[in-house]
Amino acid sequence: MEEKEISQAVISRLPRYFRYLGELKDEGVERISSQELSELMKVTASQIRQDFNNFGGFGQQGYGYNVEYLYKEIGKILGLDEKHNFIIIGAGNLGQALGNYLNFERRGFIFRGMFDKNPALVGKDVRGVKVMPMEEMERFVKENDIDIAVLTIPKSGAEEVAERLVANGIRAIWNFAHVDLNVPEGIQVENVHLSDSLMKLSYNIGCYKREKDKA
Amino acid sequence: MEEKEISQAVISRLPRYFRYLGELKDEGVERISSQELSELMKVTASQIRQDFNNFGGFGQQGYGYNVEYLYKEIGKILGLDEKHNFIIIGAGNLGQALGNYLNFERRGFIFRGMFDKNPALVGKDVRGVKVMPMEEMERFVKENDIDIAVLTIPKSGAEEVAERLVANGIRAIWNFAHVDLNVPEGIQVENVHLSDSLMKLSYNIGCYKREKDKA
DNA sequence: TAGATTGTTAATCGATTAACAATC
DNA sequence: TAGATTGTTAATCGATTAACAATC
Repeated sequence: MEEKEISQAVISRLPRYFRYLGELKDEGVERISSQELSELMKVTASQIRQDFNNFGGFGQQGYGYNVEYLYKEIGKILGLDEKHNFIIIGAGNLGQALGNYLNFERRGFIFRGMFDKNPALVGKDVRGVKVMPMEEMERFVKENDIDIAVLTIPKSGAEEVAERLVANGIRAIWNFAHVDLNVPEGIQVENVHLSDSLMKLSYNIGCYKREKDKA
Repeated sequence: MEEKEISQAVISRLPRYFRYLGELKDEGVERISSQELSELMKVTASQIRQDFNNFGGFGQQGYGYNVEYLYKEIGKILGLDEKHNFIIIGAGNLGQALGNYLNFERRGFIFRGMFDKNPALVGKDVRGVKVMPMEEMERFVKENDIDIAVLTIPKSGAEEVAERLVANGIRAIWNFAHVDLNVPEGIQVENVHLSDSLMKLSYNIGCYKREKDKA
């Protein structure tokens, strides 16, 4: 079967579809048309149908989409039907916040370990997980089938840690360090650059102010 | 002067340019051509020149771009030359993490106040800022020239809090709640949906595994 | 002046939207 | 069957890349 590559633009929209469909499901809504969904989500019905059809036909002509079925299918596409073990590197505020976030567990992301180079933090308990020293990271990754490493460390140490993780078989890095990681092909990196996001907000504030000043 | 609207695609790239130029500046690099920058950042030189030219000519033919000048100009475009007062609503782990993040201060984002509905958290000190009860939020926003509210509360309360903030003159919301906020025109919202980001990562892991299985 | 590199126009590519035939 | 709504093709729009004239 010839499979076309799905664009990242489409992938980026899937979690949002998943969220809306989950809410509809919880409200007991059984079916929905692309038209109704488009009004709810403020995107075009055309885009919704195109997006879903990248993965095959989930709907039925004259009926629309079955909410529960579509929800489940998108979940599968996103890999939420599988378990992913993750560790957090960096037990600072942000690392702890992510470790404590229970919703990840619901989606199959299991918090397995936490590491920090600061001896004062080693031994600290975060939701049942004890912070370990950095030296134990490699062994732990190999022995515990860890897929994802969450990097909540300063940018200075990030590249080196990423290399060590990759060398020990990590599959994906969720990167909160403010640096672009260089990893080999096949290792997935998803960046969350918070200050970039804040700067965008700052731009748009200024932008609106300029608009208003003109008027 | 007829001003063309700058696309969000361009805006999204500005913080990354800003970061690279800051690093070059710190390394003492004086000038750089779009070609060199393109190799460093792994984007096309053409895109770099197009992006910068949205805001007017920052370079010089035959020379390239002056790093320090370009860095400053992009900073100005992003509004980093101005001070922005912000408050954080929700004093949980994530809120505290953001409150403690010193780098925001460097960019002109000043942490002024923190609010939580949980009485057990009220009075707690986060980097010199005492957590206040939610009832004081409106007054505080009005009296302290607050531009930005950071929402680190559960989705259930987010919409109501956003409305109260908007009613009291907030200009922008940095939204970490997993919900799409409905705000009037002119109020800027920047969403950080962490679980969306994690799902994208999850998709890409699965995607690569499928690729490999086929081969 | 010659060489380098920008600023900018034109060409291409990809993503979004519109339209409609297929079909439930 | 008639009506509704998908799946899919075609048209449009916007963003990226290539090319080159302008100019330092």
